[in-house]
Amino acid sequence: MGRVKLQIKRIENTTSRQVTFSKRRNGLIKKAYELSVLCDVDVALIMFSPSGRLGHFSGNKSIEEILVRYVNLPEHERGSPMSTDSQIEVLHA
Amino acid sequence: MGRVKLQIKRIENTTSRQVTFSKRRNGLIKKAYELSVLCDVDVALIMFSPSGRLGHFSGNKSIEEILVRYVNLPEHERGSPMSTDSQIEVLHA
DNA sequence: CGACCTATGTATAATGT
DNA sequence: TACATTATACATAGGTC
Repeated sequence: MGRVKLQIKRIENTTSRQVTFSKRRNGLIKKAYELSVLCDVDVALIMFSPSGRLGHFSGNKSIEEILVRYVNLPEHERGSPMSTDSQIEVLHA
Repeated sequence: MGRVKLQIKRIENTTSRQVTFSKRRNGLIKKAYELSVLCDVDVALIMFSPSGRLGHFSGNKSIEEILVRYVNLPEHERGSPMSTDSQIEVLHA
């Protein structure tokens, strides 16, 4: 968006990179919030920047709660949409 | 966006909610990816849906690595942008 | 269910204050 | 250095296949 099309690669200018980080971090958090409300989803978002900034978001539940839930998933269930009834059972357990 | 402006509240129609989830999940992951590349940031994103879907994203590092880093932060350092030098020192330690 | 289409609302890059 | 503005690229609601 913006005045010019932006290539998706590391922004070399430090000031520009931090300004862009601030803006996009806010946008990403807003989107995460909207998704969590619209679709009744638990979302956890964590960002670490090498330039010394941290940002995170989560909906109703605490980030910790969501992280624990994720970590407790068997490995093969991480990372792809669930579809079978049995998988859904497990997810809801 | 879209043809109609959407209020930010839970979408009651199940089908619509799942369709919106699919679309916005993809959009959110794309944004997270762009942020991680443009700003050289580690991002972890986890989504749990009550309707039985799971989605996640992380950049170079594994989600687990980022989660561990987050969990190991002292409580008072979680949750807001870092600004003072001393805080940045701690974050980089 | 996901992929594509298109009108329209949003996010945001560059710029101004 | 942060905040406001503006032009423009992007995301997406609703619909079709």
